[in-house]
Amino acid sequence: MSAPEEPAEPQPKPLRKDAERNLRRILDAAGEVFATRGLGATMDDVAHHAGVGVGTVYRRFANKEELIDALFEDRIGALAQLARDGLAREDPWEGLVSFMERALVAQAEDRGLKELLFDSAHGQQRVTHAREQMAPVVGELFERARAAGCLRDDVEGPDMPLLQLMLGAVVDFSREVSPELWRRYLTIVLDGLRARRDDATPLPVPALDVPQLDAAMGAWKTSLR
Amino acid sequence: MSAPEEPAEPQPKPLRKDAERNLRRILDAAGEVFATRGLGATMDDVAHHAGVGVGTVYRRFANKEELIDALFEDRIGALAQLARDGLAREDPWEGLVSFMERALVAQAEDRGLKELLFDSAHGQQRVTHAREQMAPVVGELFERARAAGCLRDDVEGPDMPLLQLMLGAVVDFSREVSPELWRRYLTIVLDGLRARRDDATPLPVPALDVPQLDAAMGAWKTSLR
DNA sequence: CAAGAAACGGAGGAACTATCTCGACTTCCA
DNA sequence: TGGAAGTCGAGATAGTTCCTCCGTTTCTTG
Repeated sequence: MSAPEEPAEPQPKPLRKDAERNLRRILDAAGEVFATRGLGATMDDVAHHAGVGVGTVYRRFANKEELIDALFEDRIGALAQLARDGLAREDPWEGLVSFMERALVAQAEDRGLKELLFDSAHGQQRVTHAREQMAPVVGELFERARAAGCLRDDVEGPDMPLLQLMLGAVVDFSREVSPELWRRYLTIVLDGLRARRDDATPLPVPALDVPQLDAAMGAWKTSLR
Repeated sequence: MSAPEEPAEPQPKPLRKDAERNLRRILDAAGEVFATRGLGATMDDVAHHAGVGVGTVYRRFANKEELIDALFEDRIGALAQLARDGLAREDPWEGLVSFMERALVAQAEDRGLKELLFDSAHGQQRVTHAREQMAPVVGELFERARAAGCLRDDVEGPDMPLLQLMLGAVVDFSREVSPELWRRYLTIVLDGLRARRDDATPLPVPALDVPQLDAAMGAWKTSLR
C-alpha cells in the first residue's frame, strides 16, 4: 500500500489485536477503579480489575500520572462545558443552580475527578488550564444572576471553587450512606446565596439518622496516619 | 487508702524531676505539632519538637494512640460545653450561631482536633461519647431557634455534623492563605438556615483573589498518593 | 506454517515512610 | 555513692506502592 490517510491519526504503529483489547480494558478498569476508590488506588488494583498483569499496564502508560492524564483529559474539559451550558439557560438563577448541581454530580460520580480538581500534586497543569477556562464563565454566571436580582451582591467568581469544595466534602462523606445527601446542603447554601427570600426552599433529601451518621463517620478517611 | 482525695489523682509513683519536666515538654510539643501539622505528624516530629529522643516519648506513652488520647481527652469534652454555652444564651439564634462559630474556631486552631472529630480510625471511642453528649444539646439549640421562628423548620440535629464538616473543609483549605475565610461561608450557610430573611447578611471576610486561590490549591492535600 | 516481533504476567527489586525497640550511657535521689 | 529511673537515637520491623525484568505466550506476516 502507498498512503491513504483518511482519519489522519498519527499512528506510528497499529496495535496488535490483543493489545488493543487490553488497552480498552485497562482504560475502562482505570475509569471504574479511580472513580470508586479515588486516585489512591494502586496500579495493581487497576491491572487486576482489568484482568491483566501490571506489566501490561506499564507497557501502555509509562507511569501512573500518564494513565491518569489520559483518563481525565476530556472529563476535566467537560466541566467547563457545564458552566457554558448554565450560561445558555434562559433563567439566570436556574443557570447557576444547574451548573453547581451538575458539577457536584460529576464529583459524586467520580471520586478521582474530585481529587484531581482539589488535590495539588496531580495534573495541576491541566487543572489550572481548566480553571482558567472556567473562571470567566462562572463570573458571568454570577454576574447575570446578580443583575437579575437573584443573587446576593457580595459573592464573587472565586467563591465558586470554595462552595464546590465545601459541598464536595459532603459528597465524599456520605457517598456510601446517602449518595444524594449533598443536595440537602446545596439547597441550604443556595438559599444562603439568594439576594432575598421569604420561605426556605424545602430540603430535597432527608437528614442522616444517627445510625447512618455513625456508619458514615466510620467509613470516612481523610489524610490520616 | 486513707489519704484526702481532693483532685483525686491516682499517682502510683511520683516522677523524677527531669522526667516530669520532659513529660510536660512532650505534651506541649505534641499539642503544637498535632495542632499545626495534624495527627499525621510523626512521633519523631513530636520528640524532636520537644527536644527529647523518641525513646523518651515511648517511655511515657506506649504508642501514638495513647499520646493522642491523653492530649485530646479534655479538648473534645470542651466542645460539648460550647453547645451548652450556646444554650445558655438568651437569644436562640445567637446561641446557635455562637456555637457554630466557636466550634469552627476550635477546628481552625487545632488541625489535630478536627481530624480526631471527623476521621475514623482514631479515638472513635472518645469521639462517639462526645457526640452522644452533644447530640441532645444541639437538638435543643435547633429546636429553640426554630420555635423562635429564626430557623427553617426542616433542619435536624444530625445536620450539624455535616455543616461542621462542610465548613471544616474551608477551614482546612484556606488555613494558610486566609485563616478566617470560613466566616464568609458560615455567613452564607447561616443565611441559608434562616427561616426567612430580606437582605443577605454582609459577608465578613473578602473572597480569595486568584493568586490566593492558586496558593491554597497548591498547598491543599487530602488522601492522595 | 514457521519465525520472529509484539505483548503478557506477576514475582520481586527499590524506595519510602513511620512505628516502636533496645542496650549503652546519663541523671537523679536517698 | 550505688543503683534505680530515665534518656537517646540508630536501626529493626513492617507496610506501602511504583515500576522493572525476563521467561513465556500470542499474534502477524511472508
